[in-house]
Amino acid sequence: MALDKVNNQKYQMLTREELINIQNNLSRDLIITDLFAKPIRKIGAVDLSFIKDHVIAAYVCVNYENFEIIEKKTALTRLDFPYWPGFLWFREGPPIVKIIKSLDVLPDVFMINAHGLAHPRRFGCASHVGVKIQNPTIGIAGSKLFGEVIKIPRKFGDAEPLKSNHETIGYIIKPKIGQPIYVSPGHMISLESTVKITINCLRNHRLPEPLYLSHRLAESRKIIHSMS
DNA sequence: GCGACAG
DNA sequence: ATCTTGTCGC
Repeated sequence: MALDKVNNQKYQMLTREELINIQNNLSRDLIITDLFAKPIRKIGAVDLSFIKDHVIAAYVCVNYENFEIIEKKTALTRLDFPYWPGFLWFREGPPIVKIIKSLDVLPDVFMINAHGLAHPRRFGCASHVGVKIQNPTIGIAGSKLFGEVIKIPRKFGDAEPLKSNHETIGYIIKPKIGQPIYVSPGHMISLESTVKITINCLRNHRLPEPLYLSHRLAESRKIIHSMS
């Protein structure tokens, strides 16, 4: 296989089988244990908004103690791969990695708006980003992609496991507002810490605060771009 | 063939 | 994700 083309991010040239090979090969480097600095001081989040064939990546870093904003950043990137369930990395990974690599200071953990372990090959976009940048990531999604729901959490802060072959691959967590969210380890973090950190970041929105803030930043940048 | 299907 | 006004609920 032409690895040079893969590194050039010409993913659209590859077959489904080749894309799966990329995921399976890289997933051998996945680490599902806590490898981040404790106690956590800074937590960052990346979310995207879309304008036709371009994507705005927004990064927000907050103080883990009081959620005060430490840093904000956005970047515009051209899209070259379609949305395809199970292959989100090939569309959203490049812009996410691009903005993270532009940072001078990294947070202790990144929150990514995607699944991590809770993926058909246990290597969702949040995990793929983590392995690529070699930093801790948590995957947080608004709906399920893969896994067996045992029970739906009903009360704020409740967490129910998401399973696959009797193994827990993520958790379903009930926020104060709205439907439950699906969380799973991205990279360099355990299931337990994934759940604990997510619940700690839940405030008065459906998404945990860092992701909520980056989502709003991405949306606000979109309005500015459409005017200029 | 049918249903499921992150953003 | 996105197209979209007023409207229901916390």
